[in-house]
Amino acid sequence: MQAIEKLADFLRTLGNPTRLMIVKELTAGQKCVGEVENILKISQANASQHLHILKSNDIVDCIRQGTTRCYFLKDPELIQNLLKLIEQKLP
Amino acid sequence: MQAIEKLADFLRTLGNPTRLMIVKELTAGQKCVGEVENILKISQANASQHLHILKSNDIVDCIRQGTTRCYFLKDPELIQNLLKLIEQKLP
DNA sequence: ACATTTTATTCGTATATTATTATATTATGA
DNA sequence: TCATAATATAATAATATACGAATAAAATGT
Repeated sequence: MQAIEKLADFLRTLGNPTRLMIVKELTAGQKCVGEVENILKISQANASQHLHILKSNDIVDCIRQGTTRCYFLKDPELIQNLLKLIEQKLP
Repeated sequence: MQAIEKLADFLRTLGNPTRLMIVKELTAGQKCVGEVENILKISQANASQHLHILKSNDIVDCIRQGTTRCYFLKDPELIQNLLKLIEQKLP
């Protein structure tokens, strides 16, 4: 795939309020699906769906821990620098 | 509007291949609609529409120059730093 | 093996996004 | 004023996305 497409995919994936909130939560450390569900007050299916999209786009990964699945940022520094950069400017 | 929504809007606006290419072109300097149209080989209407979306989201602005309209990045540094940051990481 | 807990998937529906086509607007020059 | 060039807008159709409801799958403990 073209580099520009990959870049656009990355940005579009983050360009959703729910996914952005998930990612922000994950900057504080890994969370399982149920935690994301409770913190953001979204349905279990929706949490799982968004996490799947984030995983498909290589933004998060997960490990099984017993019956739960812990999701975490694949590149926390990238995400944090990105958010810092934009948040400084936007408001 | 919530900060998170603004942030998501910003990212979603950039998260489209055509708009991303437009923005990349604009990092090299301002361009009028016809130039964008020719460089990216997209229709005039499409170029104008994408530029409108970029303008609505405060990513570009424009000035009239006779019968043409020159579009330019409102914050070139932000865009350049953003692209640099991501492109370094994204393989 | 069964029940429970946690997560994933499927499906339907509503909404959003995108590109195309056609038309309108705006400024300029003859 | 009229014609032209450049850009904007509107309407449409195709596709994508988001969410909820229901169901399935996977692992654990009894």
